[in-house]
Amino acid sequence: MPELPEVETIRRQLSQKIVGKRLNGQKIVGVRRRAKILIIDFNDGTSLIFHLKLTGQLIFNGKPSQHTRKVFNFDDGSQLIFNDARKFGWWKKVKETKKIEKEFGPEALEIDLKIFKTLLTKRPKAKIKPLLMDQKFIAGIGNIYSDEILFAAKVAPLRLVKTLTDREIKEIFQNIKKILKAAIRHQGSSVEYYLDACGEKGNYAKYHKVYHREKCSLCGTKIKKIKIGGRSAHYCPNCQR
DNA sequence: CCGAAGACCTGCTGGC
DNA sequence: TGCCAGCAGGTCTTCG
Repeated sequence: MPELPEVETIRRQLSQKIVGKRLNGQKIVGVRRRAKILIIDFNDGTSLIFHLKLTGQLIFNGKPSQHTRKVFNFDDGSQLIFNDARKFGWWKKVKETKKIEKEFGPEALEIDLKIFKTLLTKRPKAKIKPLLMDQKFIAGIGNIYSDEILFAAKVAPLRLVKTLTDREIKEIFQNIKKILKAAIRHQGSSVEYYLDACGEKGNYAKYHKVYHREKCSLCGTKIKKIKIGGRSAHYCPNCQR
């Protein structure tokens, strides 16, 4: 899915398109994101929340297909289509979002270096890649962007947190911001199913340096693909130490 | 407490 | 061409 840049792209687009419309009589007052969850707020204080998991799509005025799981009809005749080929995604109506918002660690784009360092010292034995993907540790980073962030920081995905130098921690921190922001600018990464709220593919996949890449763009070394905690990890064994 | 593995689903790809 | 294993961007739960 849909990691932070993809959900944020959808959020920005939907915010433009649906704020002010009514759904079942309730007026939409905002579209927010927390971690990889999209939140649509109504004027009565209730919210609709969505998790797209691996293959979910939220498309404004999209055409229903065999993968369409739900169609939301607005008062003006426009629609929001929820598609999900693998059915892992979900949506639900909630009275308040505080509880679910508290389930996650700090937002990846909001955390500062000092807090990032403090959090890392609490997890000395963790491997850096799975830790970056742990939503309770830091919210928004998934498999693609953890690979890309670690390549940019020149840190191997299996490194234990306690072995990271100050310099490496700073590089990881800076590249979390840099890469997530760049991916948002390019409307996210479309590897297979991801489409934005306009039904368009994201453009960031062509900038991937290691995810689904054969050779390192810096040194030409064959990109290694390994399993870490059941997920694929891609890295350059020469550039990343 | 931690990490690994399996479960949840469907669709696509590559190899035989 | 047909079948089948293997693989997918994410969480959860279970187990050792």
